[in-house]
Amino acid sequence: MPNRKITIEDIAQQANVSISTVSRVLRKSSGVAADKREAVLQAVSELDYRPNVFAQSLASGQSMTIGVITQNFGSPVYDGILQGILLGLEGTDYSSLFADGRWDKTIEQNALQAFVDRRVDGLIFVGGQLSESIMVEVGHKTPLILVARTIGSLAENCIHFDNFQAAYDLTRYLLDMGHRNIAHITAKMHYQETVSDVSQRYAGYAQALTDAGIPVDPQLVVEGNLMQQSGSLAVEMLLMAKRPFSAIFAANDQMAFGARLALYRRGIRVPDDISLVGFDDEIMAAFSIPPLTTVRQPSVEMGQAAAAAILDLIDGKPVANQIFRSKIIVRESVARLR
Amino acid sequence: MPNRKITIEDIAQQANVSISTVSRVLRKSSGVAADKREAVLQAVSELDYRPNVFAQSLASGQSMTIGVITQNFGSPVYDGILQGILLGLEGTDYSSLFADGRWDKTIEQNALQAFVDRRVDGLIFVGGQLSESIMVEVGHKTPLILVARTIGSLAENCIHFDNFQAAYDLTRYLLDMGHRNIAHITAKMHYQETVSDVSQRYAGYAQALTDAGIPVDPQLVVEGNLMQQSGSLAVEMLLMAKRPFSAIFAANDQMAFGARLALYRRGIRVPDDISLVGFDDEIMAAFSIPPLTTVRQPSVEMGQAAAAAILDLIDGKPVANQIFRSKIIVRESVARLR
DNA sequence: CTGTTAGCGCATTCAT
DNA sequence: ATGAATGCGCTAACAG
Repeated sequence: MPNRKITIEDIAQQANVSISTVSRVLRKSSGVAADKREAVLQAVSELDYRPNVFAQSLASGQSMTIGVITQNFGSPVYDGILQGILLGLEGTDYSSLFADGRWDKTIEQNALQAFVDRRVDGLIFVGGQLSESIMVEVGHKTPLILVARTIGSLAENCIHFDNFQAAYDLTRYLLDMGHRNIAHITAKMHYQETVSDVSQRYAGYAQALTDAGIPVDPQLVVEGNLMQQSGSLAVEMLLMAKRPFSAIFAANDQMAFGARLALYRRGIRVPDDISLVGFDDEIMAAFSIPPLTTVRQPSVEMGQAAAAAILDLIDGKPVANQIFRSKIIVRESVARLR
Repeated sequence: MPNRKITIEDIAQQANVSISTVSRVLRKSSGVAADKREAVLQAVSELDYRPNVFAQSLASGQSMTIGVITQNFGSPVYDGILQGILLGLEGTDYSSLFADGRWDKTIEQNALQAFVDRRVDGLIFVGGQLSESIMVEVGHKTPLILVARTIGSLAENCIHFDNFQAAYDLTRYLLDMGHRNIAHITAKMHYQETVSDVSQRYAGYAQALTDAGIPVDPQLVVEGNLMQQSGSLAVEMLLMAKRPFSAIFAANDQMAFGARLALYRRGIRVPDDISLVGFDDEIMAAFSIPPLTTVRQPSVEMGQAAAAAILDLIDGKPVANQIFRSKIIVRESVARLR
């Protein structure tokens, strides 16, 4: 354990050099004579010296921390992204500050403020609903990466998943399996300035149907709120509408699980009576009864990409918008219609 | 947005006082004349002043951050705890630094080192496997709270869930429902110096059986690794052992889900043929087919308690070991044996 | 290449 | 109660 009191000065003495030399070898900045460098390193390890981060930050203006603002801590997809960020930052000199905006604009704003006050060197937003203008302003002062959120004027700083394509493919798969009447459980999004993931999924669904010459039946599209519970309700609504359908495409796995439960309660078999697909490939998708056909968001990879990108940004390197794709994961919740 | 350059000096001028006075009102330390205090506050808001955290920390020695080291980012129970910590810290002046030890001793050690270097004012471990001696040493220099981990010599600093009692109750419930041959899926723990949650669950299970006059049948106790997959394997092993059993108690929900899938594959009905209970009450437990009987770990509450405790500790107040209890959540995965 | 010096922005004695 | 003076530990010009 570092002895609380060892400063750069102590090791300067120990190594018979000046403190600037010490600082130099530690910061790996300009060149230092090999022997002196050795002496310094030696002293550092002997005294188990640990630089004072605050002093460093105060003097340099760099905090060596990157702030991460998520929403919805506990959501599998988001947590996967966070995990990826942590992974991507491992081994670097950066630490990460976390905050949970909980989809509340005020909380998010406060978290942002706290991070700005802490002079974070970079900022990663995982989702979020701060206005575009605020984000642009922030991005102007601090390296910024947005994951799972797209803002037109910050396109290069966005890392996201191609929801449209995946939803299109998924719907296409259902069509290929012979389904014509495909219900969709979507969700209402309130984030005006953001093109939401869920609405893109709806778009992919609608496009696939259209391309197949099947008009979208508004009666077969119901709204949930992304939680399991709402998936159950959605099924009830669908059933009440008396419109025949042979498959359900839920905009996320959680709602698919909710739908599954409602069907179970009604004694409707999956996939024998109704086929079901979700979105996200949460771990449970593989262990639901029956295992759920879905599509995986490479969340960990996206998190790692975000970490790499923010590091590049801090480094002054340019970054490019990254769009992740994925393939359908076929499991047993879909039956072929004869 | 704070103008990058406003220091305490600027507002001192603006308010016609010295910087020490400004510092005083900001730090709410010693008394300041009401009018001067007003003037300062006025200037602060007019200039939108934001104190430099590094300078504060450097001068005061306090970092106003608390470090959180978790394992297994993404696990519902742990994430719940993290969420609780974030919640409990909200509104305070503390921010939280996160790191994921991933159950790897080296990574955990590094994370700890990074936090110590950053002079965190408090440390919260969520799980972890650093040796007791290290933990004690750390606790000696920094306020420390352990969640979901118990260390004898740091008993007061531990916040945990009464796994034994819950497992006992759960087993008792199965017994009350008429089950006599109850299998248990546990997990092997390698953390020598820690009394693991899972082994306590096993102990509760064993004790309940013993109290009911039923000897524990080693053939009915199999080991998994807490992941879903291993729950499936466990069932296969159980089935192979040819020992009759009417119920399965999995040490966590994830393994219960895995078990459920294996049973499904075998065409064994739940609860008609076999009853099943899990542990943790993950969200999915309520939406599995059929909904799973389990017991909830109040993880968010534990996280909040941890946050409150660490703040008290920093404040110099004593804290007491907190043990959380919980009740069985009865759902449909258990049938009464006639 | 290396030592000296001046801050970084603020908390805190110390006098007043 | 309040102002002036020190220093926290380090980085970054600045001279040699």
